[in-house]
Amino acid sequence: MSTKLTYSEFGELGNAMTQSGQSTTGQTLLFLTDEQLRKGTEAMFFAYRGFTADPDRILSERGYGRAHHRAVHFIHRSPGTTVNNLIAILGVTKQSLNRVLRTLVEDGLVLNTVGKKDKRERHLYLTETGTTLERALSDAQRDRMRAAYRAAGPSAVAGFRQVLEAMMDQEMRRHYDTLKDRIE
Amino acid sequence: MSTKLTYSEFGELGNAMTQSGQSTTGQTLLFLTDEQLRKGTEAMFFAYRGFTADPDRILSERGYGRAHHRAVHFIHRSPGTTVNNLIAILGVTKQSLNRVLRTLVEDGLVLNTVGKKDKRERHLYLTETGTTLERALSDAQRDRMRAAYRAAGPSAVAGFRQVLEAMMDQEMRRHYDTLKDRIE
DNA sequence: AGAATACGTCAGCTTTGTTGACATTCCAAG
DNA sequence: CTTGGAATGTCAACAAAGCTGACGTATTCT
Repeated sequence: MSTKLTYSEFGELGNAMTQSGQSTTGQTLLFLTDEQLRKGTEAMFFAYRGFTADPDRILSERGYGRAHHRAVHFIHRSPGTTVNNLIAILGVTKQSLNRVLRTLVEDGLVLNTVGKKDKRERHLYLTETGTTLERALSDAQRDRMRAAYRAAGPSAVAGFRQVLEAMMDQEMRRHYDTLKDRIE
Repeated sequence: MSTKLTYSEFGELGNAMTQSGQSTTGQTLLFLTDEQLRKGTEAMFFAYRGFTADPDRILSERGYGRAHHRAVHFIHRSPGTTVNNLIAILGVTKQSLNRVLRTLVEDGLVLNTVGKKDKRERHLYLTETGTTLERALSDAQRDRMRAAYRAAGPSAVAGFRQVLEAMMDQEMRRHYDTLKDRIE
């Protein structure tokens, strides 16, 4: 009840006020109606669908799912990463990841080497075939991202990234920031 | 092979070039490295997780899932929408939607009325309880979105929306644009 | 009258997540 | 050297949420 500020109550005023910032104080003021925020959540919803649509097509052709994509992506990003690392990044249980990882190893897309320093750990690498799939997937996904970036322009891209980064959990932000969560 | 432009090949130059646009032609030129685009896809991945985290907590407390959230959201957005409409927006099969909708009706969150003009259609409305849940969910989600918006600033928000909108499928863009896909 | 549409439902299958239990291997501390 | 705990893997059972296919009913359109 306290946050009942529908766009009808604000009328047309709301949209105009979104763009207005008070730069004198250094602290930017934003007046956000529920309607504007709803539009933002729906933008996320619909855009994420588009974002995954192209890779999903490729994956289903080869009998894989989105979980395989994520695993392949992050192994490609930081080769030699451990299973536990991957679990933390992906936010799934080891059982869930293991099922995906097992099929990828069986199919010869991922390599599984015992750690030299700590032999309990398994270090994960993409094979040739794995790299090929990763490239196909990321090419498809990047094409759309590139098109969106081009359509929106450079300053829009910067804003896009800023908002997304502010929307992450702090914990995930750490994974996002580190290029490599490497090994010894 | 043709798109093998890793960030190492571009070196430090890449990041600087992202921000540079040629505004003289009207057509903005963007030089995007694979690394920059990868950062964008990961931003989407991590941010979407944050985006759904808060509602997910509330939902699981009450024995619902993300699918229920989506249904409740879009019924709230356009009260009286039909089942077929919802199917088109959500991009799921009627069987899948039906399972969710059935529990919502049974639990008294959603109302199901026969269409006046076309009696084959069922129009969907939220009840009091349904509206209460919707508010709890969207409040949680909006809090994060609001915080992200405030942190990023007004121009970032505009860019955020622009990129997301460019990333949608055209078909979904239509649903996104129409405030109300109403009835007679 | 017959075709098409909107909806609901039954049955079965898949992916991807979850718990819980248990074994193995190994590191490190006592 | 023994032992506790960490890292990994695996088995089993289960749930959410998607899918296809088939069928039935009511209604509307042609």
